[in-house]
Amino acid sequence: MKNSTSLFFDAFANKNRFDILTELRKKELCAGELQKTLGIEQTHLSHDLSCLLNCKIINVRRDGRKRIYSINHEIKEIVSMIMTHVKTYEAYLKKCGVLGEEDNGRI
Amino acid sequence: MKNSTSLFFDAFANKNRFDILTELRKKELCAGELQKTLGIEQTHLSHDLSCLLNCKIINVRRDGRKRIYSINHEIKEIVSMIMTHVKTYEAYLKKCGVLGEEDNGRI
DNA sequence: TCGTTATATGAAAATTTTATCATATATAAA
DNA sequence: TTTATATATGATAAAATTTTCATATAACGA
Repeated sequence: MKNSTSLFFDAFANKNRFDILTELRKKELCAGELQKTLGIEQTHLSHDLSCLLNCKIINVRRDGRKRIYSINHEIKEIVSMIMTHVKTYEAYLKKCGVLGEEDNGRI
Repeated sequence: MKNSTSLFFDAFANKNRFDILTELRKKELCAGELQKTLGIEQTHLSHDLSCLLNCKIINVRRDGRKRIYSINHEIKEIVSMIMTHVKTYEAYLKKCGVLGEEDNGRI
């Protein structure tokens, strides 16, 4: 069993989930709006939203038949801090060769 | 291609790599000492160390035929902050059901 | 130089995660 | 009370990651 800190990072380590958070950092949105903005398939988005929700990284409230998602305030601060930090290491991260597809530098 | 922030989280989202960081947060260690402490197979550990090294999450220096690894200072602070935060959400993270194996609560 | 210790590398097997598909539920409007 | 819209769920297919295996390199001491 993974430890809870690894699980926490897992939630962010996924491009779609991180993209969701990037949008929700700007403003709260319903699933349909997120789908349009991010171009993710509906059921896939729904799975990722429920993951973020389970982990209390985002919150949800009802509005008619829509569900409005918003980011957890504390998380928002942590993510901001990390995003600033990552800028320094961006080039290294993209060339790691262990994580994800390696960036070969081509355009 | 993943964005660099996802890659950064990937580096931490792995149990072995996170365990390595947990040890290095206490004190610098060579590969052999890490292997003994964590019980990870040698080549596997070596792969994970090179990942963390590529991402500049840890540093290395030579001492004879040993290589001494230490954690990057800024990273150490970020990790501390997150570990504190995660404690609050621990129970939710372990029951997420999307991340890793689900914790069914049994003993 | 030769053997031994310490660590790294590359490829493949094993396992996990992510993405998709079919279908379900819940709410509102007609 | 039927239909349409919005979103969720569970199972499997597809893809990516982690682990292992075989082997390589590098430094030290005899």
